[in-house]
Amino acid sequence: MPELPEVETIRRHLEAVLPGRRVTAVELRLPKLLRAEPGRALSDLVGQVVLAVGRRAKLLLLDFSGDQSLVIHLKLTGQICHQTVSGERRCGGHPVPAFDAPLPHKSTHLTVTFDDGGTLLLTDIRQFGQLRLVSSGAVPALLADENYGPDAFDPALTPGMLAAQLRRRANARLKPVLLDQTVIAGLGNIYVDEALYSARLHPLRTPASLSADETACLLDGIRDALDHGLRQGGFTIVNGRARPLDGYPRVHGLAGAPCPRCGTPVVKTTVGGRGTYLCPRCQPTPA
DNA sequence: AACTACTCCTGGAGGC
DNA sequence: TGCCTCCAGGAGTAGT
Repeated sequence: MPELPEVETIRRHLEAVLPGRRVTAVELRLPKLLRAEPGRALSDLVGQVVLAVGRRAKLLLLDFSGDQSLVIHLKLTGQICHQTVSGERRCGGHPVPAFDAPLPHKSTHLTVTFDDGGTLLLTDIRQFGQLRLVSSGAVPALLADENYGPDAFDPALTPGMLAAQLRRRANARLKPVLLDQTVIAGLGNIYVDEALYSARLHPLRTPASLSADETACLLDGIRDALDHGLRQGGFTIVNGRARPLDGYPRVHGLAGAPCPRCGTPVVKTTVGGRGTYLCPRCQPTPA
């Protein structure tokens, strides 16, 4: 499930290879994924040059010459691969199909070809992903409409800022609040579970109940989870089951496994309709 | 304000 | 082996 680290990982790959490249062909095989501004078509990208590869929250932002921007949301199962003419491939996002599987896959919905023979492929098994084609000048307004909170990866985010954001939903349950992109942008189900575990906070705690120290621990936990995710190029979770690498993730997708801190079996429960993993000893249920 | 349920969709896993 | 059901979840929306 692509969250901030998965999107940031692929953004860094693309930033290294795409700027300066000219589009020679675009093929969209699943038209419903695209929402284009009136009068715009993906074919408008042909002949344009990639100017920049950005990210806001879980959105990947591709800026092209000719006042064109492609905004991509990978949702649950989106995957982006860049393949060079010699077949070298870098992938990010959902790990199904496998990153080394033959491409295009039957669920590869978008292929963009560049003047060096490289291709950018968007594959999405569940077809929830979204592509938006807008004028570059419209991107700030598009992002403003989303009303995103501070980026979870922003080093300038302080415990005080996080506390202020959390207070906007002071009496709601902590986990759904952290999943709310207008509170803090970029977290999804996996990283919220990991951050709460790290901070020893039960997902049913409320923001109002958090001490300043607990909020600071939560921010540390968010950063710790994101850092490990980035270092691994994203956590590999397939059908809710984790494949831990170097001990991460520590609880998400690991029901029954021993808590890395105390050995108590990790418990799976549901919070706000989301599968939720926690250590019942390290993260005591609120009264 | 907060919460639940439903929607989009496919494929992997488990039961029998 | 194979059919069936359940489940995964980002995010929007509708209803309580």
